Amino acid sequence: MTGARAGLIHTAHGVIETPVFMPVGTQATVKGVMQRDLAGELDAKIILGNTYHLFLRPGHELIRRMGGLHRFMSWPRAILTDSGGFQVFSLNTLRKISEEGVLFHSHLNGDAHLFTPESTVDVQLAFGSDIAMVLDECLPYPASHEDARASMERTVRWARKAYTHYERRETSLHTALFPIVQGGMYTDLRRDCAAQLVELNADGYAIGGLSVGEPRALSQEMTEATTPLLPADRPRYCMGVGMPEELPEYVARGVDMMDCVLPSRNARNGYLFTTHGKLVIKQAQYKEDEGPVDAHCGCYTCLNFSRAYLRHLYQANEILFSTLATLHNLTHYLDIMRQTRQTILLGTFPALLARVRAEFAPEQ
RNA sequence: GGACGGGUGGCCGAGCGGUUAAUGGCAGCAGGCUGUAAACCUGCCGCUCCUUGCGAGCUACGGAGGUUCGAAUCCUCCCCCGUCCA
Repeated sequence: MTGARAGLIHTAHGVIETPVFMPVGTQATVKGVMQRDLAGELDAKIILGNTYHLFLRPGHELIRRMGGLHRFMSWPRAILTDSGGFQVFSLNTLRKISEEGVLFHSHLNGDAHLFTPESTVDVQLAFGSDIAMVLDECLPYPASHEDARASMERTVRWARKAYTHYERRETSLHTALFPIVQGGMYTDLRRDCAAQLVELNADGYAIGGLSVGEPRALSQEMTEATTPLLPADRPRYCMGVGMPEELPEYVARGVDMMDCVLPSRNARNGYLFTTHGKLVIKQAQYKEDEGPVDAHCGCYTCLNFSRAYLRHLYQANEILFSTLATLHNLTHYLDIMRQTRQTILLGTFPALLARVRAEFAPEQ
């Protein structure tokens, strides 16, 4: 028995079959991939956007005037926008946290902008996001229990404020708002947090603050401690994970949605994911390799191009490399999730999980 | 034929008596990347050896000599390259 489940999420921009992997499109684009391929070849049902980045450029009011984010970027399917909570972590030198919110100094020009639980809801409503995220504090690892508790409690207060504000909204009734469970690497804090957030009766819940440098086993342990406390009839979104072989692990722990920059970023950096593990296409050993990246992959890249050609494109710094590599890596991730869903429906998910564990067991 | 300016590690290019196996950049090689400040970042990058160390030896700044305790750096001759003048 595992906690794996297959479900459906209904949005104004389509039905999403879960478990689902969501490609990251921070600045209203999944880097290197055209929307045509995202919907066609890749058949992604939902992608991410980012509040912090899109607020700074081009600005949420501009996006509203352009008819919303979907229309602006010509993406007819669902969009989930992160709140800027991750930038609290990644841009830690450019921000200051207070009870009121987060004061960011733009990485683009240094301008100060205060992000509050309420303002981030408004910005995401202006985007017309299908799923908006509450402003949270993504805590670095390691953190003391005391710090993690204080941070978690503030995240809960922010979530309540965001929710109160969200429920008074007059526009965009199609936007759902997900709170985010924090609590560092402490199961008691995770449980406390989840218990308090559940009171908001949200349409879905996220688990955040993972993949911030902790051991993999810990991220999974935190997830495992949290999911049972979240309502069974609402989607559960584990933010920012993971490696391909970890996806089934999260699904087994009751996670329905995941996103990660690894497939897209690593693709651009010459690191491809295959059914047999990693393939660093930039390595000299592929210079004259006529084979495809992954013989088991049916993506456009694998069907048409050799490792030698891809390595050449990487070496030559050609734009096409990013596109072909990203297309492949995202196909790999999305295929894993489609296959995972299929096995859940067929009742063979435990076998798939066992197979993945056997193949990717930590060496020695 | 003459006058200048040059020849530096795979390439470009600093250095212009010792702290220089020689700054930088490129190319090359390897590694990292987890709600994207990322088409990015880090390390290695003359050869050999080993007790892998701010280790030892060797070779190296066009060539051959010379000055000097010490030369990529100064001198002499030679060979190339560029620009200009005949």
